[in-house]
Amino acid sequence: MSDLLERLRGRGWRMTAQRRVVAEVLDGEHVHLTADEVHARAVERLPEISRATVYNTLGELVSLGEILEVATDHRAKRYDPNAHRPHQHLVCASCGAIRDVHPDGNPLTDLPEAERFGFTISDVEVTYRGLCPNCASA
Amino acid sequence: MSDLLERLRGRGWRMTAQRRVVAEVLDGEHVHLTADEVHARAVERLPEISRATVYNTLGELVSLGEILEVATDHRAKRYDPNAHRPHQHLVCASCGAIRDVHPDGNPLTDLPEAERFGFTISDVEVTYRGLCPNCASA
DNA sequence: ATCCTACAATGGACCCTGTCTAAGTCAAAT
DNA sequence: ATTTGACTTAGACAGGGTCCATTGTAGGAT
Repeated sequence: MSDLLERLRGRGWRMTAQRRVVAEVLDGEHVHLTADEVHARAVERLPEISRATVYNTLGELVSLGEILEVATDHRAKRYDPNAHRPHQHLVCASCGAIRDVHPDGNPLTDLPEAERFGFTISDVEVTYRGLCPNCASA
Repeated sequence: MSDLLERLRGRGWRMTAQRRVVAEVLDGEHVHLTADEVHARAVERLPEISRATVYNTLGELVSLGEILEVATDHRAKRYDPNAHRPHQHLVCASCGAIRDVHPDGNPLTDLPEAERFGFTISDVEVTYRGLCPNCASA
């Protein structure tokens, strides 16, 4: 079942009903929920859980490296539990659908030394935009 | 001086004091201001200019394709007058400094057909993150 | 089994970014 | 000089997110 919960327990993360629910909501593949969506789903299982707790918990999971924060649009951040395998995102410009994708090669190596300006680069984020099959045919 | 103003005039864009000031503030290389930063600089030259006008004007310039909207952090959008030459961004994770960069190759071609899920891809945005020389040595 | 205490949860105020609206102003065509 | 539709304004509003003082509780110590 929940790999995420296992890992968190193993790391000595203090477990509470709220944290468990948040972790459970996030568990799975191709999950890209906003904080408020996570909250809405968490409330179904634990009606008293507060928005602040969801935000706090998400922030911690991000710090722990267990989930990723992705900014695919200019609106709410989304949280991606697929932090294990590096990947990028493909976003429909019309309906906002999001897919995890795996481009060939490593985009990091595409940036020549002369274009690094002395920066120590540690990460690269790639977002492909276009129309999903549904929206393209509409 | 202002290429941007020239082009806008040539396109029959109705010129007002406010629009001129916004265009002037944005003119230049490696400019990546937020809307409120644009407003702050515009106010120095034209004290009565309103926030709404700055937002409206920026939105129009984006629609006209004269400036780009970039989301390098999870906070305010930034506006990049360098809409002529395709480029990507390099961002310091510590101080937020931004540089325009030009990676080798075309990231669009790095996404294999099997990873496109029927999407019609029209654009790709790449953000490199790391530490700038200043922040790395601190 | 109970007690303690550091850590977690709560909810409501607050902030930042951005949008909208109704009313007033102005560029530029006539 | 007049006209008029486009532009500007101030301020209200909304969404997303953070902060904080208070209350609650997990889990180690006894």
